[in-house]
Amino acid sequence: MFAEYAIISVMKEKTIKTLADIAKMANVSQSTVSRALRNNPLVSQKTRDFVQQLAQEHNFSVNATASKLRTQKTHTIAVIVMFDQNTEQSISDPFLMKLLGTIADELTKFGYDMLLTTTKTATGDWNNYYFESRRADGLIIVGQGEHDPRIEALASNNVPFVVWGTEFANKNYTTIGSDNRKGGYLAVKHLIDKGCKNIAFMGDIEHNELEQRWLGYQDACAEAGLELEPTLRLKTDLTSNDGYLQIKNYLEGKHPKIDGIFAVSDTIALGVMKYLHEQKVAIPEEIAIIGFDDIAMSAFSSPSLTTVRQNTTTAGELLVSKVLKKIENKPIESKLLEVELIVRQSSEQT
Amino acid sequence: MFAEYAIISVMKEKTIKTLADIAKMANVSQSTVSRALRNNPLVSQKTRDFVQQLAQEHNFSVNATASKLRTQKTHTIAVIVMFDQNTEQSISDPFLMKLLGTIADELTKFGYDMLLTTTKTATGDWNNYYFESRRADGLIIVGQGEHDPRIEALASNNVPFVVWGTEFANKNYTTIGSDNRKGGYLAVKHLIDKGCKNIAFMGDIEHNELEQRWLGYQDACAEAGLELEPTLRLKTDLTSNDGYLQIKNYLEGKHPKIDGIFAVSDTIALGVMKYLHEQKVAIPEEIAIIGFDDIAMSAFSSPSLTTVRQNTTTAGELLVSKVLKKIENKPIESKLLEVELIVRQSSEQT
DNA sequence: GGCACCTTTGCAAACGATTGCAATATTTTT
DNA sequence: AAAAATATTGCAATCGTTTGCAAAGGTGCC
Repeated sequence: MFAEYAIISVMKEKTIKTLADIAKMANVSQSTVSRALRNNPLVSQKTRDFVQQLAQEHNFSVNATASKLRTQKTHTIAVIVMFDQNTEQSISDPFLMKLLGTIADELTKFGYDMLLTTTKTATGDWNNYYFESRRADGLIIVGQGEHDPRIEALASNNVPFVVWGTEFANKNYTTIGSDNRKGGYLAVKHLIDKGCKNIAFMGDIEHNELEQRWLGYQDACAEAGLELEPTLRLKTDLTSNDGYLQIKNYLEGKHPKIDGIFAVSDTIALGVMKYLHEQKVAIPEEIAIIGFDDIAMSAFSSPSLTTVRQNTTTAGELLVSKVLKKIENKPIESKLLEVELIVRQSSEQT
Repeated sequence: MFAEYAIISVMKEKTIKTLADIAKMANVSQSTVSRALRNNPLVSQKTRDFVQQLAQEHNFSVNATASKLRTQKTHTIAVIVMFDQNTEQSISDPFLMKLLGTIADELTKFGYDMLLTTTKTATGDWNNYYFESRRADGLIIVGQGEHDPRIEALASNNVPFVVWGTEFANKNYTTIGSDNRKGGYLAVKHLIDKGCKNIAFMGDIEHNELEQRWLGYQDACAEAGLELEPTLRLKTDLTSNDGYLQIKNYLEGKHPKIDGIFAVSDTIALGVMKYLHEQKVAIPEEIAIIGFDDIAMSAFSSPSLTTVRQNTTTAGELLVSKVLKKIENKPIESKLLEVELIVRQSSEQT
């Protein structure tokens, strides 16, 4: 008997699920409830308080789906994380994750939800899946990627979106990204200042951002009057593992001597250091090394890793604020973010 | 003139946005279009093909919001990542990120979208925000957390959800988690086997999962007849930074000597190793060290880090499959996952 | 040809909120 | 005290799908 009562009471509670239910209880119209819950000044303070309290008591939440349908706004941003299909670089790439975290925080700050997808699994047609189908009001695309036709498709479909990456000459969309060329320049100039003469570049210049860092490398070399030695560029995926392998291959083979390494990411650099350790190569005395990103780990390696810091906080803030502006149809511009050289032990003898 | 035509044509294209539009073009009813696009066998193959092609040509996607409203299913799972408010442990915690990646992949495999939130910014009322308001069909909660009242609230509200973490005695919800106690046991037993007699435990046993690892520590000690020395437990946050600081404090102060360290996470362990390096303490000769998680970096530290691997892949798969089952109202059970000892240099003299 | 029986299609009612406009209550002004 | 102005409320249409049910179109059988 008691059990039955309990069930009935639960069921009753479960039926209170729509504005209309609350309206009936409050003896006002549905519209009034709707307005009251949104704090619309059209309804008197008294009714507002009353309705809000009633809703709270009954644990009522407005159905977001219905609201979205009616208002034609989802208050959701789809964040697409692109990864290279071939490498093992996974969603755990520390730099991207940090960025993702900032974006998440920033979006919630503006009352937006975040729909997350990784490219590996995403459908090919972002425009249709996310925008046309009204799953999201806008898109943020991150990931150190190569030129992706899907992005072009978005641009031509008039979807509000911003990209984390490099600015292109003939871009027709908005890009937020670090000043990679300057970063590369700073890194290599630093090594040169420390006396390095033969500096390896480790990274894959097929990626647009990394190509910029390569250009920065060249800038610094040119400035110092160092000649460009093509064999010093080692194509390397963005993983510690590949960093380890590539430097191993290089040093084991018959190649020009090197006294410095610019790795395009800290993860690569840490892999490289692993190998150098194994081979008892002194860092930085024999080979100095510098990374890129300033991931959390870099301060805790031994020796700690000199690197070029990307400003993830500003990055996240800008990505979000720009895409929201774009949604409001305001004009937005691409932006290059400053980078900062962080000198640690891997390039500086103590 | 030409420009005007162009604009008009664009506008025209933009008006094709609903089933009704397609229906008109195809000269069939809305219902037929709806069925055709979902490949419903009720409509003839011919019409299906025709309508589908028409839709594709016009770049039409069904409005997901309307569909959700009508079907009362969102095909979305909210993933809530909890972080300790006090520590700096951020969304970039490598282990959680790895887990998140698996969850993301797994969800898309089942055609579900993933709504991501971090606790720091999330509203307090998960039930209302995500479930009652129909933003998601179910929830997955991850994060090495302390006992959280919000989880209890979910359970009593009959929301479909699963938690990554520890199973409790009086749990009334489903939990997927590693066998932390066994992991702790394996770790410490390993150190003991290697000859360690005074093993520090670094972690915060306020966290349920970590408490289990602490119990495992005790199991191993008891088995080996080692007496439990309370001062050997160093309360440490899940960051490299705190690992560094805590071991520094300990070793600088007047404390019992130690010859082994069990850190509850690899990030802590890496911070610890940093300090030991600085102090020229030989690893593992003077102090052996073992971590937990097996994050990517652990294989690339010097020395490489012995650790207890958590199976993120299975974890992600289970979390997803269980929550989906729960949504279908099928009964689900908690599950403890096997862990694996990964022996590397930090505990094994070469 | 008439009848029963499948296939295919279309009608129209939901799903649950929001909102322009009209209607009613309340206050202010004269 | 009536008129005008303002503050509150409610009506009803709408957002774009999905789906039970009824209707129409086809086929085969006697």
